Amino acid sequence: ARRRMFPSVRVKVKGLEPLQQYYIAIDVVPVDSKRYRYVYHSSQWMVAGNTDHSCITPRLYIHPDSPCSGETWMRQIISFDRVKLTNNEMDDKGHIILQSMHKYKPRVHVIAQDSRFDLAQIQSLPAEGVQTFSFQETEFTTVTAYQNQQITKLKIDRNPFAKGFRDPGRNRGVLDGLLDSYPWRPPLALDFKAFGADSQGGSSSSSPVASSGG
Amino acid sequence: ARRRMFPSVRVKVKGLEPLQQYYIAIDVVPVDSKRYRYVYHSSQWMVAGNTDHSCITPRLYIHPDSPCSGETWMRQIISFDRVKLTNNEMDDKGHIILQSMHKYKPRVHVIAQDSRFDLAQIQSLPAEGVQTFSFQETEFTTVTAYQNQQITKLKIDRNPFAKGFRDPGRNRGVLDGLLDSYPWRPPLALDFKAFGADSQGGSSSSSPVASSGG
DNA sequence: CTTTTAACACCTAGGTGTAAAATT
DNA sequence: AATTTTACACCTAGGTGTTAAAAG
Repeated sequence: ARRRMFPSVRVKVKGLEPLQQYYIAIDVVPVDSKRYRYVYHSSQWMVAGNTDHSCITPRLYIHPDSPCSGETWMRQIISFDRVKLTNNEMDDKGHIILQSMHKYKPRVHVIAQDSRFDLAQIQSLPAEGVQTFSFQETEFTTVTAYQNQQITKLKIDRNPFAKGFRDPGRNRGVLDGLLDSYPWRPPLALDFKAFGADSQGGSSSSSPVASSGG
Repeated sequence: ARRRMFPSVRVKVKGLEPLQQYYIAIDVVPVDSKRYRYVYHSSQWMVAGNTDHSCITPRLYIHPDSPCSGETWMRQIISFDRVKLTNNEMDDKGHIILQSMHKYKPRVHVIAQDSRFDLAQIQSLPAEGVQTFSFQETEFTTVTAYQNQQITKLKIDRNPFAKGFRDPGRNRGVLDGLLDSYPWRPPLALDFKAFGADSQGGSSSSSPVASSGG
């Protein structure tokens, strides 16, 4: 079981050295060590147990345009729409491994290319020359089956591959407007297959090098 | 106009250092400075003019598995089935640029990763640490429309994307057997779209590091 | 009972040779 | 007349939510 992340993480980056080469990568880290279950009648996620994430090193997905000059990175919206998530802990395809029914948050890493290290095939983050950004509003809960019908509706309306399930006469989902507002994304609805949306929109730092949305 | 190369170049490699990292790349170089035309009644290509290739540096297609350890490269057949050819000299997608109605030969380069150079985005070959191999039997003539019906038949029978044109009752093409014989490939039938097959099968050196076929 | 898996119809995305049209 | 371009039907390859079955 492996699915793309949708909606995908998209960022803009500022303040890079135009001629310096950078790798840009994404990983996904646990928000806490809790397991969750969705309570339908109250439409929210409740703590349902504990998990130990401490011995797991998250996998890194390197943006396929890497390496690339700062100038080029800053000129475009950087989209991670090919990232794949899996719940298979034995995965050998390099996909990002997550546990279902847990909360996660994506992180974006800007890595200056440094001739001292071989960054051609990064498996783990270098000790220096890395700037990491994450955004509260991209937090999400993983599931293998949708718990929240609004999320299902958003996916069907927004994901081109789900076009076959669209109802032409239906109104847009209640969360759809959030996808249009700049710069904030909706509470991200991601997972192997889909997932709940219990997170709250957050605020960014005053002058980040990376900003979400676009 | 851009098409994949078909049949694709496939090689096996021996004699690498198991733990050393290598890039493997392909490019396509002119066989001569002649322009050709196909004479139908004699079923062969004839010289039809001259061309100056001397100021053109061929583009390099880096195998998507690069960089990779010698051990891993030697364990698999290395296939360049995603290489794309174009006749558009203004191409900005990095595809290999060729002129129609000319003879070409693919070259395979094995490039040892060297921390002294930044090989992460190779645009041209390094001065040292490169071994280059080419095979007489992979020579081909570029066209924009098929000149030889046997080539058309081979493509339809062998290329999965041309399945819609297959005639289930028809015998296999006369060139098909060559695709099955090891280690030699048929006179390669490539081009933007397809092309003639006037080349002769050749012999390999006694103990090459790379061998064609598979 | 909750959660996961697998087969499925329905899509997007893109690689074929064909044949007619356009170009040279 | 020779060569190239374009629109096309037909295919491969793979990303959707759905649903029923399986697993826990």
